[in-house]
Amino acid sequence: MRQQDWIPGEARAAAVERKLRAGEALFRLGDKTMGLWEVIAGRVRLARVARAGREIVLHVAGAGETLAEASLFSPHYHCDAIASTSATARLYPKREVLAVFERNPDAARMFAAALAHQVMDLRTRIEQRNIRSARERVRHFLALNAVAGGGTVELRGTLKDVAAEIGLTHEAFYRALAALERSRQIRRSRGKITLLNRV
Amino acid sequence: MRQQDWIPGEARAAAVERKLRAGEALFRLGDKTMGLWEVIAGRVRLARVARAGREIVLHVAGAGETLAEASLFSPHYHCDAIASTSATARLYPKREVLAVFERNPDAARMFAAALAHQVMDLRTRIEQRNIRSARERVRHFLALNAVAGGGTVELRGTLKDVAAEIGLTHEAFYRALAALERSRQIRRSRGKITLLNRV
DNA sequence: CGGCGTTTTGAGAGAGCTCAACATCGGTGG
DNA sequence: CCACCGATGTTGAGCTCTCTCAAAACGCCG
Repeated sequence: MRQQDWIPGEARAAAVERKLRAGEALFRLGDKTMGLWEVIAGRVRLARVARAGREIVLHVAGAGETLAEASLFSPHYHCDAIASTSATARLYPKREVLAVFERNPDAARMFAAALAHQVMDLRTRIEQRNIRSARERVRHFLALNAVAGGGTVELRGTLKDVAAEIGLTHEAFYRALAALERSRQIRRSRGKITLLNRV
Repeated sequence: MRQQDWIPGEARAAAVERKLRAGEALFRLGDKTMGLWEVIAGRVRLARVARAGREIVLHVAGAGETLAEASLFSPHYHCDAIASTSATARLYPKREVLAVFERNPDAARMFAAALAHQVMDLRTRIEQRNIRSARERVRHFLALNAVAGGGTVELRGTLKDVAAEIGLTHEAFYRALAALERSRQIRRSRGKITLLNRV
């Protein structure tokens, strides 16, 4: 989801950027919540430290993703946010965001709508992960993303990126694509994949 | 998440129950949105029908889960909802829910907070699915759920249920538990699992 | 042309899935 | 109280499929 869609302009105006080196913390569990973060570049992981020092990763956010939406409604952060690479993040101050929601119900509604949409999207991705077979998973992904394009999927990023997105090694992904193409279930052409009407 | 937590009382008063036989549709893609559904019993799947008649499952909701939160903000449903078993669902009419949000910002905020929380939760589950090793995945699950109980996890439902929840066959789950117990990383006692301080 | 990242294909191993058998437990009815 | 039954829990063996490690072709850019 593009965050720009729902972060209200007033809050965006108040945003502050911060640069991080790999390993540096954006915030830590228990810190007072400053607001909502958007990752501009690099990767930031959300994690908790379990007993015995083990780290439990909750999520890894890449460029364009937001972090800690729930922190808007909580006084303290519930986990650590640590840069996995050198990274840039943008803070939308909680006070401003909430103030906008208060005086502008439409903004609040758009926020809720965006979250609801994200819930849908995440559930779909979980469903996808339940599919073990690489070929089936790829088909699921393609069918899902072809809805708009009349059977054609425009790939965002490289095939490697897509492979990571759907939770396959790039080798497995290439092989699945090759197999689907051999059996004439798809056709490929630089950056695009077309689903053929069969099976 | 317990839906009762955030569905406003006024909206709950207006709720309507509906019973479904397996295979019957709760709603279909393109139908005018009536509101938000909660599954009371049985299982309901959200799916789209792709070209060539294949069904793409987006999500399977069990008892206690809500369906179609996003429909509150959309005039039409974006997928089909079909009972996988005989099922009961409860409708919270869109008009009432939105009206409550309109005149009660607190309710709206609780709704947004609940959604934000759900987003967190789902992301965590996706992260979990990225862990291939059964043993590691089980450890991740346990560490995650033990946070509250000081190292002890109270299992909701049967071990089979838990296995399904974390995306393992029950056999693999049993074996992983047995292995963790053998290596003294956990201790088990009817319905509870205790994480031991090691590794 | 040289270097780097993506794309592609090959071979092997490991791990989870599947199928199967059996144990255990709780409930039901004789 | 005991036999029966179904569902959960448990363990075994084999197989399939993906992951991992490797190597090479390809494309792009300086």
